[in-house]
Amino acid sequence: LAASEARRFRHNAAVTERDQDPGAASGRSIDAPNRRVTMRDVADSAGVSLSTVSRVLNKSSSIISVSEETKARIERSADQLGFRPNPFARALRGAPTMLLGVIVRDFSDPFFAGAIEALAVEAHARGYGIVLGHVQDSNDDGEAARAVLAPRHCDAIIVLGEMGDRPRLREALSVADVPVVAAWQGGSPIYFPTVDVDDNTGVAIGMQHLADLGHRRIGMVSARLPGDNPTREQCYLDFMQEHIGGMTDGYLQRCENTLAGGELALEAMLALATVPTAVVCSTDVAAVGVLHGAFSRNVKVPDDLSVVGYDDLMLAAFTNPALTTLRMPTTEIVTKAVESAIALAKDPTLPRGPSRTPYQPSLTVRASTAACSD
Amino acid sequence: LAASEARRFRHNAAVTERDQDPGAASGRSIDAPNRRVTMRDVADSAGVSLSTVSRVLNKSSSIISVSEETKARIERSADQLGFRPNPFARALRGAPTMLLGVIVRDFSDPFFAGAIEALAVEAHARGYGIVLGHVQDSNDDGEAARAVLAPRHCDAIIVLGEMGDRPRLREALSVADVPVVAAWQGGSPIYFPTVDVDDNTGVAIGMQHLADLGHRRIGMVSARLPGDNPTREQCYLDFMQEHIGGMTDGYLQRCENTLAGGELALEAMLALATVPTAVVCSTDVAAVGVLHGAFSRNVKVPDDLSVVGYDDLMLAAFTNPALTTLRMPTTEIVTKAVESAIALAKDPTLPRGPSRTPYQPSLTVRASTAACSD
DNA sequence: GTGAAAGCGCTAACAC
DNA sequence: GTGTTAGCGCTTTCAC
Repeated sequence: LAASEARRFRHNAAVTERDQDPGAASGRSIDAPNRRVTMRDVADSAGVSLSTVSRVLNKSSSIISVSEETKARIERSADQLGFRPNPFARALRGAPTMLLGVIVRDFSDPFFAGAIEALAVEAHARGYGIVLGHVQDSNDDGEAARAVLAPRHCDAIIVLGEMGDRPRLREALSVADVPVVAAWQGGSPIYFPTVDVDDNTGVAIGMQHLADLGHRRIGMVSARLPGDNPTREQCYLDFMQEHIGGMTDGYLQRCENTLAGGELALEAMLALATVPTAVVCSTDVAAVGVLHGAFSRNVKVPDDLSVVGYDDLMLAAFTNPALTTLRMPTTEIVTKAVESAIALAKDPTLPRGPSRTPYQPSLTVRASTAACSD
Repeated sequence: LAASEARRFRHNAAVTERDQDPGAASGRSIDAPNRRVTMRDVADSAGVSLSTVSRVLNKSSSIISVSEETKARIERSADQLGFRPNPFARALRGAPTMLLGVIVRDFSDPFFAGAIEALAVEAHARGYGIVLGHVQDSNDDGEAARAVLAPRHCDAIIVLGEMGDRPRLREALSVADVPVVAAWQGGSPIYFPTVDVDDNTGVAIGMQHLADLGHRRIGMVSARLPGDNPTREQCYLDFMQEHIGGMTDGYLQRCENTLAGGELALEAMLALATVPTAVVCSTDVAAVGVLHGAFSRNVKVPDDLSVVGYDDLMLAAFTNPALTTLRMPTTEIVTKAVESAIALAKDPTLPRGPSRTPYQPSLTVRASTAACSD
C-alpha cells in the first residue's frame, strides 16, 4: 500500500516536476541511491502509463498506434533517465537472451581457442553473445554443463569437441530445454545436429602427399584427447595397409595433445631401429612439438624428416620450418554451427535430432615436407 | 480464472495421480508439450504450498523449520518432475547470476586467449561462469560493451587490455550498474580497480640480460595494439639512453602484434646499415615472428642474433630455438582480477574507484639468447 | 490513442 | 510448520 501510494504521488507530481523541478530524477535517487530506472519511472516522468511506454520502447507502436507527441516525450525521458530494460524481466516473459552457450572440452588447446574466437565473431555478427561453459575436467562432467544448462541463460548450446568420456554431460544436454548443436565430434556417436570435418579425407590427403614424395616409412603421432574416437589414427592404419602394405611396430605413437606430447612421441620414434622418414600428426599442436623435438635433436626437417600437421593453426605458417598441414575449415564449421543453433532457437519445430554436416579439409604445403632422400 | 481452475484441478488430482496414475507427469505434457516444470507444479504434486516448496528447495528450511516428512515429499516430486528453477525469475528477485562478463580487446591474440582460459578456470573454481564480451573492432566501441552491460546479465565485468582508443567503452563501463575491474592496462589511465604487470621492471630485466651478455646494438620490435600506451617501448628507450648511451635510427621498429608483424619488423631491421646483435620484443607473438623471419633468412639465432620475448606463452618453450622471454604472472593477475570482481559484486560498499595492483614479471632464459659475438 | 490489470516463476514478509 | 500474498520489471490482452 505504501508503495502504491508513493507511486501515485510520483505520478501526480511528475506533471509539474517535469516542468519546474529538475530534481525529479535526482530526487528519487535520494530515497534509493543506486536504484535502477524502470519503465515505471519513465512512465511517471512522461506522465503516461506503463503500457504506453512499453509500446513505444518496443517499436510495437508501429502496430498499436501511439501519437507522435507522446512517443517523443517518452523517448526523451527514457534516455534522459538513462532507462535500460531489465533483461531478466524480459526473459521471464519469454524473450530470447541472445546468448549462445559454448561447451568446449579443452580450452587450453589453441585449436579450440581459435574456434571459440571464430565462434564469438560469428555469434556477434548475428547479435548473439557467448557464455563459456565451464572448463571441465572429466570428473566434472554433468556438473560442468550445469553452468550453461541449469541457468538456461542461453538460447542454444554449442558443444565443441567429442564427449565420449562424459555420458553425464551428454545426458544433461539431451534433457536441456534449449537446442543443442555439436561440432567436431570426430568418430563419436552423434546425438545432436553436428557439423564436422571429414577426417578420412584429411588424413588420406596428408598421407598421399607423403607417399607422392616417395615416403614409405611413415609414422604417426596420434595426439588423443581423453574420450575422443581414434578416427584419424584409424585412417592412418588403413592407408598404411592399403598403400604401403602394412606398418612397422612403433610407427604409431600416441601422446597427449600438447607441445610436450608431440616432442615425446617423436623422441620415442627416433629411438626405433628403423626411423621413419616422415611423420603425420593428428594435430598441429603435436606437430609443433615434433618440430621442436627434431630441432633440439639436430634432426633436419624436412631433409631428414618430413612432418605433416593437421588443423592449420595460424601459427603453422610461422614455425621453423613452416609446417605443411591440413587446413581445417574452422570458419565454415563454426558459422554453420552458429547458424544452426540460432535457427533451432528461433524455430522450435525444426528437427533437433542427430544429423551430420561434413566439411572438407585441404592440404597446405609449406616447408616441413620434402621428397624422401632414402 | 481458467488458469486457476486448472490449478485447482491439478492440485486436487495430484493426491490420487501420485499414487495410482504414473501418467501424472506425462499427462500434463499432453496439455502443453514442452512446458517447463515450475514450483507450482511441484507444490501441486506434493500437495503443499508454493512457499513451502521454496523453503525446502532453498535450504532456508534450516531456518524456517519444515517437517522432515513434507520436505522429503517435496524433494521427491521435485526431481521426479525434473524441476529446475528458472534463473530469470530468481534474477528478477535480485539473485546473482553467477556470471562474470569479460571484455577483451583482442581475442585472436594467443596471450589473451590464454588469459581467458585462466580466467575461466579461476571463475569456475569459484562457481562463476564467463560471458564473453563481443569481440570488437574500434568502431564498435560502446556498442560492444552493450552486449555485456545492457543485459546486465553479469554480476561483474572484467576488462582485459587497454582501452585507450575506446572512450565510449570506458564511459559505458563507468555507468554500468555492476562493478568493473581491469587487468593489463599498461600505461593507460586507470579508471577502475586494476591488476597489472610491472612493465618497467619487465623490459629492464630483459634488456639487462642482453647487456650482461655483451650486447650493445639492441633493437626493439614494438608490437602495438591500437590504443595502447607505449610503456614497454618507453622503457626500451630509457634503458638505451641510460645504459648504452643513446640509440641507433631504425632500432625501434613498430609493428602489428601478429606473427607476420614481428617478421616484417625484423626484415626492416636487417635492412639497416648496422644490424643489431639482439632484439627485444614487446610480445612473444612478435618474437615468434622474428624467430621465423630469422630462420627464413638464414640468420642464426642466437649466434647471429639474440631474441628476447615477453609473456612466456606456452609456445615459447617449443619454438626453434626455444625463446628466452619474460614470464607473465598471468594466473596471479587473473586470479586477483576474478577475486576482486567477485568481492565487489558481493559487497557493494567496497571501493570501486581506480587503484592499481602490480605483479612482477621474471626472466625465463632459454635458447634464443647468447653472448654477443661481435 | 491510451490505461488497467493479469501474469511470467520465484522469494520473502507476514499471517495463522 | 505451513499457507497467503505482494511484488521483482516487463509484455500483452482487454477495456475505454
